[in-house]
Amino acid sequence: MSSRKPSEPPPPVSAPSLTGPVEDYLKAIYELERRHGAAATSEVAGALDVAPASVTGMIRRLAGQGYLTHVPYRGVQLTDAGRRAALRTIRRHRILESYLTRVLGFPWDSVHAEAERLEHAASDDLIERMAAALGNPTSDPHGAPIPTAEGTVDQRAYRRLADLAVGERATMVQVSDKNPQLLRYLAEIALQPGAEVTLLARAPFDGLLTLRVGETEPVVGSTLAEQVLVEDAPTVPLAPTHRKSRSGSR
Amino acid sequence: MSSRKPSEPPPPVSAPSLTGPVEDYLKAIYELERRHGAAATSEVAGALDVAPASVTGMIRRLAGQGYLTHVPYRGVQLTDAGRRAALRTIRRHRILESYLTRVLGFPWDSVHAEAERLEHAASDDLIERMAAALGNPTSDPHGAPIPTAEGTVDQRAYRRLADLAVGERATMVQVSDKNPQLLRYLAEIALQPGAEVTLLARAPFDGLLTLRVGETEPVVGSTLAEQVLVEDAPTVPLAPTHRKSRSGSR
DNA sequence: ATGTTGTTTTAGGCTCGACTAAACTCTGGT
DNA sequence: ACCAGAGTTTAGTCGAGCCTAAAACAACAT
Repeated sequence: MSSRKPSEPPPPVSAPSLTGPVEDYLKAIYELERRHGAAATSEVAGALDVAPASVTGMIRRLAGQGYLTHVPYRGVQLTDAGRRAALRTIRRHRILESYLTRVLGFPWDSVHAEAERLEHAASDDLIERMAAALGNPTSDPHGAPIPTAEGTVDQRAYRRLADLAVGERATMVQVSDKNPQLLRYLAEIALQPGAEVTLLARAPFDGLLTLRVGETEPVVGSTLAEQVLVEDAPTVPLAPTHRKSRSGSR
Repeated sequence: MSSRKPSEPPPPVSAPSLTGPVEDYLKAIYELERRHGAAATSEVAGALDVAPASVTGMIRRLAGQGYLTHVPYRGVQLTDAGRRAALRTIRRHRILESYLTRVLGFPWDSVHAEAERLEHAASDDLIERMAAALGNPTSDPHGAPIPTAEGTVDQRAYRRLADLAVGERATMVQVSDKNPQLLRYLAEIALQPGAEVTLLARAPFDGLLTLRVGETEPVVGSTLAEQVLVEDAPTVPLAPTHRKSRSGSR
């Protein structure tokens, strides 16, 4: 299908569809860049489960195609084109995750892997139809913001559950979609986006936290508490929330 | 994600997931085999829009992996394993087409291309959830039978619209999903699976056929009429219709 | 029986995306 | 100010899938 005769070299600029691996690189670099300013070769390698040398090679190609700039030994940064491509893939991924959970009933811990494959195969048309069927959601089942088709994202930074003060109450907003075990456990203790959570106590050692989530009082470890992001609970407890619809539904 | 360290050679037998191209080859060979007994190299090449030499190479690999048998210069035949794999891919394709049209509102002429890409990326779980959401359909939007998950298919052979006798009435059952223009035109004249069609007249030259479909009487060419498959209309007719000429069948 | 024609296979190459091993560069600690 | 270790890049390979050009073969007509 996508066979190009070798007579025509790399399509000059009008390369609308990237390969799966390229989309994965751009996505990973985007996320790393957001965290610590720039993405190191080994970080990308770690994120994609690939040898560092492979990353160097791919980076050279992507730099040549104008998706990023690379200062040898110094790391990599996306260009506008690169960022746009990354956000497009992230949008696809998150809309797919939303659709799979909300329409097709997938458990929230298994959609990441599925979306990871589909995001490279789905057409824009399909993605937008899914988004429309969902009422154009602004966040995915794990609370991650969905970039718009125009490439803008909600960039708010949230506090970690681990950083709450004892006695403080907050609303769970987000957690990484990458760890199925963690997600299954969170579902078990009902700690999902939109849930109210109060930090009841902090054990003196090992960072164990006692929470209150609904009726239960689960005890969780620090790795979990560092992964879960929260925002201040609405000051007026049960008043109509004028927050953007955080999809706590299901 | 699916990176295998080279230390482990080709996974011996437990290769559950084939590559996209391999699935395409098996699917194409299956369809060709169904038509004329065996698939010739050049036929496969034509179906996949690939050079014949490429087919020879791929065929050698697939024969080595036990998906087909190849008698040089004589063509190729699927083994049971090959047929199973082909039917699995065809099932995915047709369920995807069904879901895309019936749930997401895609026009029936555009689902083929979309399904062609998604069929290689969707998990069995996703496919079966879609099938369930559709009530486990037995045919796709173009009337093609959907293989079961166990690998059985409805193998009925139908007559072509082109072969109806003048005056004969039939039910449209199936048309290839591969030609968007044809499909758009068929939708325009309401000639879709389930539609009742009567052959009113056959022009002496060029094979032009005058049909009755619902209220309209479209005139269609022979290429169209050869692509559309029909079955005998239910014997209980509606009302006394003006069926004058009882022309001899052929 | 032989030659012509069309199909198929072989031979040799190419790109993409990955690998290992070895060389290089940066940086932090003494 | 230097040097060891961590991180990065280069060099050389590999497999999957594709290509073109040329050789091999089948089959049919003469």
